[in-house]
Amino acid sequence: MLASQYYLPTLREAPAEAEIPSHRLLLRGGFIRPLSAGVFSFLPLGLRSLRKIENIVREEMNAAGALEVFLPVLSPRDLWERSGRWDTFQPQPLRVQDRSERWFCLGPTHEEVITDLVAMDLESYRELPVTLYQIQTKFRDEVRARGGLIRVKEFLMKDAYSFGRSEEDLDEAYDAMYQAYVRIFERLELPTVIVRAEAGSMGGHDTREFMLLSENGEDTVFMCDSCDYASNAECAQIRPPQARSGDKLGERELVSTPEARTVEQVCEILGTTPEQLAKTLIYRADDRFFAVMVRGDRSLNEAKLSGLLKAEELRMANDEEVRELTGAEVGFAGPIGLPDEVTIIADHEIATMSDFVVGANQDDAHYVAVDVGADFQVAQFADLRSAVAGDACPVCNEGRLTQHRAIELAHVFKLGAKYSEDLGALFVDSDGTQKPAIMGCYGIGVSRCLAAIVEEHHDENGIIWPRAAAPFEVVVLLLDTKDEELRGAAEQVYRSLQEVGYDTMFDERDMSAGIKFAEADLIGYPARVVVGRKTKQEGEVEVRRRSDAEELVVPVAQAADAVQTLLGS
RNA sequence: CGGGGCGUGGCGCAGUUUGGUAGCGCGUUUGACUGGGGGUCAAAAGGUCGCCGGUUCAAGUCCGGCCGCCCCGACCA
Repeated sequence: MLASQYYLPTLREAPAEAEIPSHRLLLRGGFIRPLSAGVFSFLPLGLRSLRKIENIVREEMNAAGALEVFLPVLSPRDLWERSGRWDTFQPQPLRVQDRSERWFCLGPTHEEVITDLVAMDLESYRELPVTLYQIQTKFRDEVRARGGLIRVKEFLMKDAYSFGRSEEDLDEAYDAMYQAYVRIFERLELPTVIVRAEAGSMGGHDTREFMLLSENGEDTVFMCDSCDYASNAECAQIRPPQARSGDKLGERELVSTPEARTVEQVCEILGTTPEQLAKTLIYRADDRFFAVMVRGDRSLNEAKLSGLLKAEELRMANDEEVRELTGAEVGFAGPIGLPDEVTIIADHEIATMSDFVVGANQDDAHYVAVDVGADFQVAQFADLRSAVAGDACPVCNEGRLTQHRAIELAHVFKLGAKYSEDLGALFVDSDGTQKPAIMGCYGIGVSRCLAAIVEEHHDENGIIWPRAAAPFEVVVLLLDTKDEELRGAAEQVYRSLQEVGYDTMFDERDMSAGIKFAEADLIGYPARVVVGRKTKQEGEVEVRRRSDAEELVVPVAQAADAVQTLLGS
């Protein structure tokens, strides 16, 4: 490709709105342009990289036995009513109406569509297992787009769905996808960490996320510093601590705490610390009420609570319900003297506390020197709080959890029969009975991977593309365009690289050398061949690797060999 | 949705406090020189100051409303 005929709108300075490296460099290098918040166009360079990533994903999917399909973006409302997700999917799907005012959504994911498709054709267990996938634009009406391509409203995703006869089929398909993902991220040079995760809107179990540790990620993961335990913060488990031994020390006492509704206010009045206080949160799970206790400095993990209670709908009780149940304004709830209809459950840590502070279920009052057992009973202890850095590893004995920011690149789930039951993807098994297909689903954010690669591979001068994702693998810089002898040498180098099969950019533009060097670094070609002074004098070119500046000086005729030496064949 | 910031040639910014001819750097165009790290000189083009309304002799600047963008939070495959 001749640079003079290419679309290379590089920017010397990044637009003010871009903060994180991938956003800044992709804009500056002329890979993407913004259209609206969280909506981007891909320019020729950006599209080339995107396609390379996409093709790696495609190759590995095919190698794993998955079959490519292409499903509609427009998805009729009826389908989503049948799965129950028209109103519940988060974030709410982007909705549109056709001329006769029928509702559609722009697919945020495709469980419904693929299951409906398979439901039409599936008859016998002999057709199973099968895994279908597609690479397509997805739409999500994100509450807040951010970070360039990291979180957007419209993005390229690879989504695969496996249909099997049994849990065993599912395990096999899941494992095949999991291994394919490991290979994909190896090829993209993205050192991912695989963490346990929540299923969220998708439903399912055994969910794992492939995370790239990065300051600019928006997920938080915990990793054990001793074993290989790793988990998304949303579901990091906590090892139950040793329960308190010994007897009650002090006598419970009612104290006045006017207007002290928060942990901080109570501590200030009583001159104590949040660790000596237990928060009591009133929750409503369907028609039941629970008083949920965690230590004052901890935060309750609603996902854990939800998992424990197995409720359809879980929410904090509203002000009115709290007043009715506790007899006090919000902020003074406690475990002592609650009506029987409120079940008390507590985080394990509560069992380790003694002589602590709780709300008194009276306005402007708390109890001090309270103890479990002596002053109130707990129906159930469970792991309910969110993990924090330094917590003991829930798996091994030695480790502590360390906290990291991360970018979620991929997610695998076991879905089971939910969608196949809702949408009728049934088959007749060998025993003659009809059964729902057992499903799994597996997604990779392809355009997010593009940003992640840049986050992971860049320096102060620009991007350092891994060869597999580079828009062009090599750039040839002709420094003096007026010199016919040099031009001839550069053309020879360019042709020899093309013959070997390298994607090559030939920068023969009439520009100063400085600009060409700076742009080559910014765009991040893995290898660079310079035709200039040394070529004129010695008949040699300089071949340099972007990643570590390793350089070979060779005769013009050996330029392609040198590139091969530096990049590998 | 809550909090904060921003909106002035393509990009980065000044000017708004105190209303009075719209500026700077980079980029762009033309010419010349130059040709190893965003080079030099000269000339030039390019702006309804986000939009609508109001105040005023006069609004980029003051007032009201709206729109857009970014960041933090909440939320989230």
